[in-house]
Amino acid sequence: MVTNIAPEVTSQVTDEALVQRRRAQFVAAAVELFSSQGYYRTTIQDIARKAGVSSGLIYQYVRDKEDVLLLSLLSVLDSYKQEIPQALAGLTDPLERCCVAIDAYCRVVDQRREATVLAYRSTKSLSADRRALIKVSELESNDLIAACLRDCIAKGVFREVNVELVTYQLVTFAHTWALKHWRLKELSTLDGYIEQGIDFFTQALLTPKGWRQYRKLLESRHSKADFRSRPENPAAE
Amino acid sequence: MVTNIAPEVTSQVTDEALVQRRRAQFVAAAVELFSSQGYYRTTIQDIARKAGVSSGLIYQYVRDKEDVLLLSLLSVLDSYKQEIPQALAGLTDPLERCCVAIDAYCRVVDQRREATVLAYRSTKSLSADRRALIKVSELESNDLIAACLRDCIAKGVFREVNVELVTYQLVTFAHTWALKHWRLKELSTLDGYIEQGIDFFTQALLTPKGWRQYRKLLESRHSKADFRSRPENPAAE
DNA sequence: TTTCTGAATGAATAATCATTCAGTCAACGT
DNA sequence: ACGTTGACTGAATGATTATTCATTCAGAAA
Repeated sequence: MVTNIAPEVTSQVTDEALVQRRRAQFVAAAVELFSSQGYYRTTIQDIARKAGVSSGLIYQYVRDKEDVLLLSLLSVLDSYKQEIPQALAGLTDPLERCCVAIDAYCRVVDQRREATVLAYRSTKSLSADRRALIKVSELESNDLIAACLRDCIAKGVFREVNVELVTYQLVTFAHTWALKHWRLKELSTLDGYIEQGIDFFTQALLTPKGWRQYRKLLESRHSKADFRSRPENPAAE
Repeated sequence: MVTNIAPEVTSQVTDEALVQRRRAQFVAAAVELFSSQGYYRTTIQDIARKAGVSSGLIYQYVRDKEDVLLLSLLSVLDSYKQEIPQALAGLTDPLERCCVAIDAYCRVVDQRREATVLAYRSTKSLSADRRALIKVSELESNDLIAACLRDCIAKGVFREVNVELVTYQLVTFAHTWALKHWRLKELSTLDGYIEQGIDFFTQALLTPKGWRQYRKLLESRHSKADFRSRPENPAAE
């Protein structure tokens, strides 16, 4: 039996819907425990206790402990792939899309700060084949950002740069908010962090033509560089 | 007994020089093993075997396994604090110093790629008090970069930005070469990565006055953005 | 009701390892 | 020579924990 979520992880249990529900339940408990105590310090018994089931039950839904880690990490990456397209929905201006994507990425990272750190901590604890699945998923979510960049370049808003390399800088910028939160939280708020980041990246990338659009974009927004509230939402005005 | 390297780590052995030598020996073995297998999968017996000593001996030089990890991580951070000032020695132009510092940072990271990843993987496996020592050391090495930035701003070469925040972007840029090497190595060489990074950061930071200096700096260099060979080294011409 | 299926339990198993410690050895001072 | 000191060894100890499996149990089917 195989779920559509993670085809590589097999389960003893036949009821597809139940598998989904149980795994989500285990992963929720596991992400919390792995994030706070780390993978190796967390026992299957811990996860079972937090999920309110017996330790043996988990082995009906995964092959081994590493499978639980794999599912946990995939769930974190999935939340990126969920939230960013959602934030972009309906937006067409390439520059705006790019700024909103960065903004959204930083905000998911902020919401799942511990889980983001977990991904950096624990991906290497996976076997090579399982790690490969993570890499694929990571590249997919990077493509959400890369597409925005390519669009801006095609429209002459950003200068010609190595898209993939700049994508990594953007992605890392978002991740850093989680990875170095112990220090960054003393230097800035999340909003301030995003604002200075977008300021920095636009400075580095905008063409003269892009600058004109950027200024227009800022005017159509409420405050300086706040990309949270959407223009079609006049309540926030 | 206390060494000057890590005052918090105590040793049974009295001979100060011996303590230094043995610890260096253990740390060399440990960094290699931790990097390739991870902290928890590496046993004290593994480290002892690789270092060519008995497992019991290690406990004459550290309190527990976590101490070995602490010393290992501190040694990685120390290599940053060694190499960057060394690369900057003799240089006075603020802009040049800034570029050279970034260049040097990326190159240490490249040399100690696995160890850099180890720092991200394993810092959280330390107890809070030991982790605090790492944080202090990290801030110290960040200051090497921050000082260069402040200098450039004071001289009007860079615009006024939040120095600490930009420092983190620079530092993270260097670390990313190690963290995402599995992908980046397919996108660029180290030299290319550094070049595009410096290009990117200067675009974001330079003032008009700074631009004039930057162009002059590039001309005095051999190829475009190669900050490796020093001008006082005519052999490379 | 009785039977059957498969989900769920949790005690038992089998390893794995950090840490200790009784004992060896070599160097040195007397 | 001989006793002392301190580095060093490595087998033994004691915990911890992933994984298994004999059982229980609830509900569907007959």
